[in-house]
Amino acid sequence: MSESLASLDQEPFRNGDAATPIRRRSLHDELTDRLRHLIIEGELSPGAKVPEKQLCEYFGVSRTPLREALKVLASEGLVQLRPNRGAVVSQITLADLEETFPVMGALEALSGELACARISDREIAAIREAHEAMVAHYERGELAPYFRRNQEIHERILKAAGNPTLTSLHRGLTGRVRRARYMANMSAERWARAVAEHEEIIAALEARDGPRLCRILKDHLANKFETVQAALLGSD
Amino acid sequence: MSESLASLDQEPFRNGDAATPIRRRSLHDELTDRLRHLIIEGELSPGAKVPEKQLCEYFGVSRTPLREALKVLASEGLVQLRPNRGAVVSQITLADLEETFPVMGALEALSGELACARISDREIAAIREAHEAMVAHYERGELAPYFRRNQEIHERILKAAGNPTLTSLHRGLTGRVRRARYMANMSAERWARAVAEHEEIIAALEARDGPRLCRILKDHLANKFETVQAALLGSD
DNA sequence: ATAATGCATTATGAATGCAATTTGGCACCA
DNA sequence: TGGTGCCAAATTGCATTCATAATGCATTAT
Repeated sequence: MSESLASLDQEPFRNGDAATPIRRRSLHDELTDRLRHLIIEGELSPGAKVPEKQLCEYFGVSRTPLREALKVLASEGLVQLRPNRGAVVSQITLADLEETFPVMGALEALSGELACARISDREIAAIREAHEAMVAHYERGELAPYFRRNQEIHERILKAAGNPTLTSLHRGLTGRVRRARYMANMSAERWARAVAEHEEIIAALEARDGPRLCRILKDHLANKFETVQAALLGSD
Repeated sequence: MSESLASLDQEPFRNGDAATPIRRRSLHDELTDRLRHLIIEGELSPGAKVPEKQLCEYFGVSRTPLREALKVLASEGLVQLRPNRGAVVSQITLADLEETFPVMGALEALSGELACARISDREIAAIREAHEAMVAHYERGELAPYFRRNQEIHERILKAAGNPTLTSLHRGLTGRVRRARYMANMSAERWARAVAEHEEIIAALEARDGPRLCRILKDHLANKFETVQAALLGSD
């Protein structure tokens, strides 16, 4: 058996790129993603009806794949299906947030713990970099970029945890909650506190202190909820 | 205005039963449940193809609602959809379990913590009762009833936590792993340990010691995973 | 004028039809 | 013997169609 044939047994192509499976997506899959974005990004406002016909025209598809996508989104909790009366974008109530945040807290706490055990120095450095960029945005009072960096840090920790199930559940909850863009009116005091907590997060991560990061993240999410609550009640 | 008409203003019917709203379920919803059960209970074995046509005949429905149900089950992770090649019941690997159990542990830990803060004496008593029944089954070596009671206890704690989001995520994970009916060959030693841990769970619950119950449940799940792993590796 | 009723319109749920893709089998060839 | 190409059958993805329920509007009765 020749050298080249031997290599074929293991790996059909030398060129890694060409070996990438051709990604063919079905319509319903694509539609699910598009619709999810429309909802999460608020293009379809909460409580609004989701008229099948209009969406079909908008996307240029028939109702079948669209309806399949709606079923999936309903199972994710992004829309509600009312039998014979169509779908509505589900509204998020304070009560919903109140039950979602502890769960996200538990998931993030776990992500921190797992991440500490597996994360590379390189990835820690990347997170610190994002952290410092975030702090810079904080100092300049740039909310949107701050928010993005914040998000990035949590996502990187989640990724470092190396647990797709965990990531997927977290992503689902984030999607449900993100539509409430509450952070907009975060008080100076709460903002400062959030940044301070992030300092601690980085410190625990660099020390690879799983239990500590676990605790910090859980508290961090609890505080986040209080911030949101205060903002929604308009009393902060 | 006569007596009967006056009552109509408030409540159209005297007969409470007849006034019950008619529950109408759509086909896809019903199908989703049925299929989910078929999969979780192992009637459709992992790795098996799910031929649309046969299932349609079996359920006596057309392909449209069935396909909608499959999309939902795919988003729950119970089946995998391969474009143009149909659905297969997803197989659970040891690696899957390895990543699922910590997440379930985090969720159960949270459920314990929340439950301690909200649970009624009455519900604690019910759980203790289930616990004692479970211990009785353990002493008689009755595995299946033991397993059921075990399940019941965890479900009751989850319910006592009063967090539907948490319950729903947990249920999803349970569904994915339940198919591996590994407990069958649990060693005497591990079984004893599990029972001992349950004693601690009840104690913490009765003391309403949230943090402690949190810790116990997390460890309990970690041990459960080790048991499963040992069973799957056939080395225990 | 108001409220209730019946009808027409519209939207939704499910079934069917059709094109595209995959699968399995068979012949053919190296 | 093993690999390749081709064709038929089966399966899948999506569009279309049909049936049923909901909605809006005009009409009617009070």
